[in-house]
Amino acid sequence: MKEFRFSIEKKIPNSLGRAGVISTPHGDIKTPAFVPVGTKATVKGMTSEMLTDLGAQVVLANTYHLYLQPGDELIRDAGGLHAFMNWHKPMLTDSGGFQVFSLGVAYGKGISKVLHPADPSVQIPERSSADDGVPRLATIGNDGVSFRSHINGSLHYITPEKSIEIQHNLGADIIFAFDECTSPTEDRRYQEEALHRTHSWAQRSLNYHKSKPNSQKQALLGVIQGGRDEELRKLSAKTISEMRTPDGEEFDGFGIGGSFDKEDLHSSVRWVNEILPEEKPRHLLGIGEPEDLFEGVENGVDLFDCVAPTRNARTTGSLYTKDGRMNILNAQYRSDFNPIEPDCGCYLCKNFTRAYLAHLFRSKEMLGSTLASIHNLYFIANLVATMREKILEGTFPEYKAQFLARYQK
RNA sequence: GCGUCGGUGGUAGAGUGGUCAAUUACAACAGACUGUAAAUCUGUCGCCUUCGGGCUACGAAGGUUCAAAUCCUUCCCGGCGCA
Repeated sequence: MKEFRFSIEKKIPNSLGRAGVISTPHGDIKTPAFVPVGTKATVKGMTSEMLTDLGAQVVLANTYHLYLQPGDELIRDAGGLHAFMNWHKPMLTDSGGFQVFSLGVAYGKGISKVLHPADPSVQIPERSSADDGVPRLATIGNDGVSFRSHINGSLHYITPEKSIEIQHNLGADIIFAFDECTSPTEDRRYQEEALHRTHSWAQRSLNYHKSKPNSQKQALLGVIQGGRDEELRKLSAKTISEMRTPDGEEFDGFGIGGSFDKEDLHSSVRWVNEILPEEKPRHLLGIGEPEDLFEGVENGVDLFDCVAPTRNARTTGSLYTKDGRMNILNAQYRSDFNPIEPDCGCYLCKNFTRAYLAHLFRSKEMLGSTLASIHNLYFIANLVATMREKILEGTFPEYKAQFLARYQK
């Protein structure tokens, strides 16, 4: 496609990492880059101006949620997502594949994007006990997925073609093939079955997309799955990167999906990126803690999206600092008149104290969520932007070691 | 002044002889969160403890009873009504 381009500026020696630029119809993204998540056509609590000011280059919205509410056709009629939400920079939409997981097997079980097996509160589901008493909102068939709306219980059927059609109506610059995100607790046999399904859905997504005029202005990324299994991950990377339409058209880039064990995350990314063609961009879906960003960048990831910075900020007052995360609701901050971080350049740190933010959270004032989100997004955006600079300077490994030594102490 | 209803843990408010250290909510304190079922969820929440239990508590002081937040007496305080 014409308007979508990726170029590499510089690589990290002896690793897969690189700094580059993705060009889209709504402007360039300097990579590596962090993508704030605006699920329902809004990064919660933030205006476009705030996002721009804190350094966001691009946002990601969610196909499934917008399909349910307000409806993708309404957004099409509004002139597309860019016009609807007044964000005129690059934009991505998710495919709905993650909701196959979060509203399906993971529903009601406390399982999320990254499992911490040491945590006894996490219930590991057994594949065999499909009937575990917890109702699911998504059930998977080979042709597509049945969803029951979490809003009103209505039934919906989403196929790969339907996902792409919705994403065409939404009109993001970069869209994803419909996939099945599996739990790392699934056995090998199921992972294999699910992977075949994801590949079949990828082919259908690709064929459908490339047959439509929207493929001239929207780039489609194929999603790699395969769980924690090296063989399946590599198979998936090979299959998706070699996939073609009957006319010989291919994916414009790649997404790396899956729910992970913390320790599997980094190796999975490396296995996949060793195989994916270097000249196309890669997006690691749903990952964004600082230590994971370093590993991802070093292993050749160009884009990351993650709800963690905004959700952590908004729902629990957990703020990123160079010394690790702090919770503004801790009693010690009630009368602490220092900024969150003295050397932070964000709007919160330049203008307000810890005591003020603590007050906003304790009194449940909505500005608290907004200010905390500004800080966390700034922190993460700035972190990844700094990684980019260090790649260009040739000092990424030193920066990584120095940052993590302090952050994780 | 008379009558009447009430005074319970940080707050509101259940409980009306033993199963009550006392339902519940809020607040407080700690924790979780990785393509957002998420401005959500979890745990703790009188004091001490060798985790068996011990101690102090339901306005105050007395009393009845094997046993009182719960019954009686007096006092203090508050709401309402009548003077």
